Amino acid sequence: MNGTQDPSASGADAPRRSDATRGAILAAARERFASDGYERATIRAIAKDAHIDPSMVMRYYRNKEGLFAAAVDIDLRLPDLTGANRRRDAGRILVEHFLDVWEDNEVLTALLRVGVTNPAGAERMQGILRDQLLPVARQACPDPEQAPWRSALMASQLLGLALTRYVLRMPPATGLARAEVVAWLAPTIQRYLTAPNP
Amino acid sequence: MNGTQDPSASGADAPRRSDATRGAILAAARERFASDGYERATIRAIAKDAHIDPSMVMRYYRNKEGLFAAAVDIDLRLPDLTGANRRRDAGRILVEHFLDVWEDNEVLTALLRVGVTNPAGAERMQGILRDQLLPVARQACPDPEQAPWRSALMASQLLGLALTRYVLRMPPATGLARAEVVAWLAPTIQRYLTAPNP
DNA sequence: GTCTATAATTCGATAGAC
DNA sequence: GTCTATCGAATTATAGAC
Repeated sequence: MNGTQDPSASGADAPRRSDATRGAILAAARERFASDGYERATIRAIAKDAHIDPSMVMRYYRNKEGLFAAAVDIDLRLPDLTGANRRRDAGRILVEHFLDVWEDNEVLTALLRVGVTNPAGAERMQGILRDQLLPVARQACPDPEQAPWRSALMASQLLGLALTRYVLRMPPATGLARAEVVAWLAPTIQRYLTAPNP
Repeated sequence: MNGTQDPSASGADAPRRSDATRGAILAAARERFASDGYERATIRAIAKDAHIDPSMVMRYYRNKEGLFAAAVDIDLRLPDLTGANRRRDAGRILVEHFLDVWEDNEVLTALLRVGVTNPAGAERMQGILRDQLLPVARQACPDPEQAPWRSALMASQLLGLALTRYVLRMPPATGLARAEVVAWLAPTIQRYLTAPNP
């Protein structure tokens, strides 16, 4: 899993020639998938953005599905929440981290846009949350056995924020200052993560 | 704005002949838009589901966009929250109402799926929330001037729940019992609606 | 009102020259 | 490695017979 940079590190294989082209394709693909969704993001348009021939995309990524899979391979790098101090501030830390990640990472917008329409995209989004948010919940919540549904509650609020603020771009949601969002959502996340069963 | 029933009431015009066909088309369109999204829901498939000819769809609704607009015209019928008792329970009432509406109404799933990809769909979803959730917030929140961003916070949690539970169908989110969802989310909504500025 | 036929695009994917 | 040309399929939308 790689971030948005450094195409030479995509996967465990040895670095290939002309990774510059591959990187340009992936960057263009992320933008198109993020803004248009899976169906409307055409290989032709992506290739045009990357200033290369459409057939190159097929050559490198086999088909559209392969291109998408490569474009949304991402590591959220969720912060470590072990330690009493950080566990107390887990809500604030998580909300701030999610705002950071979403604000300058179109990969997540693409993933959400596609996950809503495409079953494979939904599966991949679930996988990322399962592999990355679930362990965090296991770390910080009172009973590790409750981690699955506690992380589901957190996901509902965090993805809902992303949906209204970054995807639908609803005016009142985009108008909220970053600090206000943190102030209102941090207690919610903290409660979903650590509060006793109501 | 009509609900999912009674095609003869679609719009302010006089009832037309063969509203049965129109109703069948709208029902099929809602299902297809909900399950496939805007792009993949083809007029051909919708017509086939409704057991009519594809050209009839064009005749009745002009084009695909017109069909979608007619299919997602909906009234959420949010409950009245005036009165001290109901204002205290506003969070629980709203969460329960949203669960009711989402669980047997594929229109909202369709609207969310399309709103994420299609700008016109996003606009329509914003319109519904603005016209229906905002007044509720104005009724029940301490300062009516704060209603816009308070309703945005509520929308982020409620739409996030819908996203994870009904659209992405993430296992831990779908596994939560209705009562558990209400127990966890009601305090969140209540706080977003009535808590003083943090 | 209903259906057939088809126009006009557009897409993903392939084959092959250079 | 790169590009041209194109196939085959699918789509929205229209025109017109019955």
